[in-house]
Amino acid sequence: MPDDPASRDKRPTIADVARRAGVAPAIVSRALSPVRRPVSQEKRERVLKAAAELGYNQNPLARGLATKSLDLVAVLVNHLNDLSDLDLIDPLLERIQALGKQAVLIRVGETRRIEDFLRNSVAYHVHAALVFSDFADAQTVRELFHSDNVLMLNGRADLQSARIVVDDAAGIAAAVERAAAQGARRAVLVTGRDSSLVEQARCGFYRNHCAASGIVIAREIQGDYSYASGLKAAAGIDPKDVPDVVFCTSDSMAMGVMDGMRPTGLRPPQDYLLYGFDALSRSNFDAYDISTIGFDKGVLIERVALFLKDPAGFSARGELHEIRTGFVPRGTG
Amino acid sequence: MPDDPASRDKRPTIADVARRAGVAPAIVSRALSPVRRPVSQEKRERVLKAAAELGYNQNPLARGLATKSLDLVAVLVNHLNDLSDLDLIDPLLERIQALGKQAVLIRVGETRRIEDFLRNSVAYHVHAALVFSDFADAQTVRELFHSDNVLMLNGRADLQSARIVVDDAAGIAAAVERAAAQGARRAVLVTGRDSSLVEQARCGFYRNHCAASGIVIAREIQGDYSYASGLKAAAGIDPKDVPDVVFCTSDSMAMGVMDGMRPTGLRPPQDYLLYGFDALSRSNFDAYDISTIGFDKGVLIERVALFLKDPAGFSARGELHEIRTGFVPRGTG
DNA sequence: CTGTTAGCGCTTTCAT
DNA sequence: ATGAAAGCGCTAACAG
Repeated sequence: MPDDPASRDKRPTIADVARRAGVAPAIVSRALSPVRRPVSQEKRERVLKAAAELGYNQNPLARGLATKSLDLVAVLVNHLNDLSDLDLIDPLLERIQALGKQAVLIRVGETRRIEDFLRNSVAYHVHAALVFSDFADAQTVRELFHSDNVLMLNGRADLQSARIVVDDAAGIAAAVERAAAQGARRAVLVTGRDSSLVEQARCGFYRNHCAASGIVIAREIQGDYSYASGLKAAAGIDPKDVPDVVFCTSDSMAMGVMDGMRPTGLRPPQDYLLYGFDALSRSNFDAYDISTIGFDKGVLIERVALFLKDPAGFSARGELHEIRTGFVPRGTG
Repeated sequence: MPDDPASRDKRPTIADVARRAGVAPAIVSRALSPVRRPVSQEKRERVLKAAAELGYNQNPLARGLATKSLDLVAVLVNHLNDLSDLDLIDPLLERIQALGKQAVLIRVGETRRIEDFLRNSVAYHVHAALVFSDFADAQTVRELFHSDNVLMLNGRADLQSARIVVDDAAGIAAAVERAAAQGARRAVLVTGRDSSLVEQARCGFYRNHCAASGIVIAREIQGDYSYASGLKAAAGIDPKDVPDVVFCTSDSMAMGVMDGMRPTGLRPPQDYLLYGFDALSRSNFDAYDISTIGFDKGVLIERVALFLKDPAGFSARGELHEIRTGFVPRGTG
């Protein structure tokens, strides 16, 4: 008593649809293709109807095997433990999904064996890779993904790689000027891990602009971007010798500094100016009302979307894809 | 002048390795298989050597097509905008990767068309799906992923689905008792979105245990788990008529309540008891020192790992996989 | 425009 | 233990 062959226990394939619509499998493939391929209007309709009736869905693995690509976007981050990570990653995921793609989130962490990990993984065949983590340079990443569809957002792009460059200098210049205009002369700079190129560049900008504005950086305290490290930094500041201004390279650290200074009775902006970095937009941060440096995350995400829609054209058009940071004045300076 | 056929521009395939090792492709497949398959020691070595020399890597798509599975784990969340999300997702990602798998993070958000989105995606073929989002019940998710390897962590499991149940009751009972023991009689309950089954259950526990302990819930204020909504809740509390205790169903809201009450000069635990929920472990939160309810995230993650290693055996062994919350006493009550 | 024919790279019978 | 061969489901190339 043979069952309908197509309904055994497996999902319908393109062959089932073809049979039902009375056309060749290739016609089905064309009719269902997202890009316009030559199919007569009549057959297209028959195919669509049959597919709907059968509840047909494409098998992305088979398609991927045939076309050597997958609707998967690899997102490489160091980790996910900061408010600023959320601030960016959550809307980014949403945008990627809106493009009909899915994100494989790869947490590079401290591991140096990430390359071995990636080598046998599907990530190897992704449509594109977005590299936020500074774990590798452009060349390595291209080899790793065997693809040129790599967007470098970590400051380690080379000449042939697509990249979005965030110009931290503009925002830092504005913040330093602002502090100088309010009479600041002595500063403390609270930094993150200095293994990051981006961070090194930021610190350089602070040093240069401070020097140019007549502000002495009396002390640099190294943190790790976290609230806790901001707290610790505050503990390292002598209440009897408070600097005019504290620059932090993350908003979380600025929050920590602010809370850490509170017991001394010192408050920004009266007793010292306080500037964060990241321009966190989430409600978790709004309450702190700390002046900050940053760029519009939405702009960055739209650029990324542009890249995902046409990776090859992204760089080809010769645009620079630079995003400028700005100073975001809030309550602390 | 023919090029070495295997080095054109494509990566070596199993056929290349077979040729070089002087064996059949099937032997290569077996020799490289993670599970032990019959291959003579001698050929196995030849294959391994050839593979290494060629820098051979498996094509996961081809393997997936043949075996109908993929080393990909779908992680379904509502969104990623809370500290408590980070607290769980970051170490979870790390653990999944340690298992040699990769995580496709699917942000369900508010969208109701997520099912259409998933239907043609690779997520359809994942090794397993971890469902944190309460967007769908077990049956729907099984159909969506065409797989029984679904782990429900959203309280919507049915009899045949694998699940990890977090017993919120124990922790809530302990917290309420603690408040009662300190003489609390009137409470305010600050809740999250009540569309979630988990949240509804939590609120029920608070009500029951309060009733049992002689605590009247004078008021319930609905928030959305965020810091901001905690702030707003605090604004809704009359400083002249402060409750003995404020229970919040998230730590972020408790932070908000605490900060929101600060201007009135009222401080926990002297002026009111304050209890959060989630037992955030990150440094962002430690500074707040708010008593809270929660469980050890590490325990949950190890359970998930257990599931990923053997999805079928997970439920089969008849274990309950319940994780108990506890009360975490800190500074506010 | 349409259908047939080859693969994509791997795993898996099934003889040997 | 081994190898030949048949797929997995789809797309691309090529004739018609």
